[in-house]
Amino acid sequence: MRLSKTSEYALRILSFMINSDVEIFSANYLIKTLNVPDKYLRRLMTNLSKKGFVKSVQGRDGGYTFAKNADSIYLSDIIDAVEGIDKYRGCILGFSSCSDDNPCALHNKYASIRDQLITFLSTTTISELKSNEALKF
Amino acid sequence: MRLSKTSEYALRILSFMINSDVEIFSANYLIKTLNVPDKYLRRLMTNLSKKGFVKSVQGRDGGYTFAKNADSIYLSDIIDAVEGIDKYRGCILGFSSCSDDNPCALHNKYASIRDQLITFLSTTTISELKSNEALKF
DNA sequence: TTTAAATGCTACACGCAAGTGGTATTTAAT
DNA sequence: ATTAAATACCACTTGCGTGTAGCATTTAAA
Repeated sequence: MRLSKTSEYALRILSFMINSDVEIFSANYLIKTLNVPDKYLRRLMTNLSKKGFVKSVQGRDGGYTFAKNADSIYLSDIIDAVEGIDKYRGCILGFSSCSDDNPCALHNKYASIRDQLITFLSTTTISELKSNEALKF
Repeated sequence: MRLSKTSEYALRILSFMINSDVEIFSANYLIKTLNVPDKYLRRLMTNLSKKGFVKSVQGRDGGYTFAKNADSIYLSDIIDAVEGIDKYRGCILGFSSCSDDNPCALHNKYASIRDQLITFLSTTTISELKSNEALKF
């Protein structure tokens, strides 16, 4: 799997936010803490806010908070919003006709692993990322 | 998951070759059969030949054959030769310090799936790709 | 109302994977 | 020797994910 850098950033940020009891997170704070490039993070958060995952507060003392309950946000939702998740569903050899009924030579072993990943991503919520461990970069 | 296009091509080609009893495969034949761009396939096969996986025969009636027994070529060998495989080993959130001892919030569930993939790729050989199914593109 | 601290937007730059074009080289058949 | 069928090489182009720069806008506090 190898998520895109952007998905990686997004999940890193949201996982950090859910593990911190700060009420609002400024871009600068996230940038410094999580090692994400300045303008890139801002653009990403603006996108996530347009998609309804976070809420952005403009102006002085502004920043980002969750827009909805983190236990209703699945990892796959974020990945799909940020880079699209369908590409993770395809045949490892790129055969468009490959399926359970018409498997390529790698399908049987590969599909099971791939499906575990998809299932993991689409059943795990952001709030399940609460952890005792302090993640520092 | 989500190999590079180049790895995908490489595995597609080798898996086709092992499933066919042709003695030598011309670039043109592979290109037409497997839907890989002309010059791109040639360059790829030249690389695989320099790495010792296939043998290229120049001149009239030339083409490509396996340079060594396909049961000594692991999928991970090809992927590593073509795009490098280390990137598939990293933390899903990009934390370089993430490990079993110092896990990120996703590590425990993710690492197991990722390791299954790595294990699959590094224990499966090209000759195991022999299949009854005719793979056509 | 001015200032400072924040996000939003648009356009551009960079790097690398993917793909293309043209020519050179090799080799078997005639 | 000549020709035709094949691979090899080199440089260029394209597309896209990633990253950067500058200015505009919003808003709370003084």
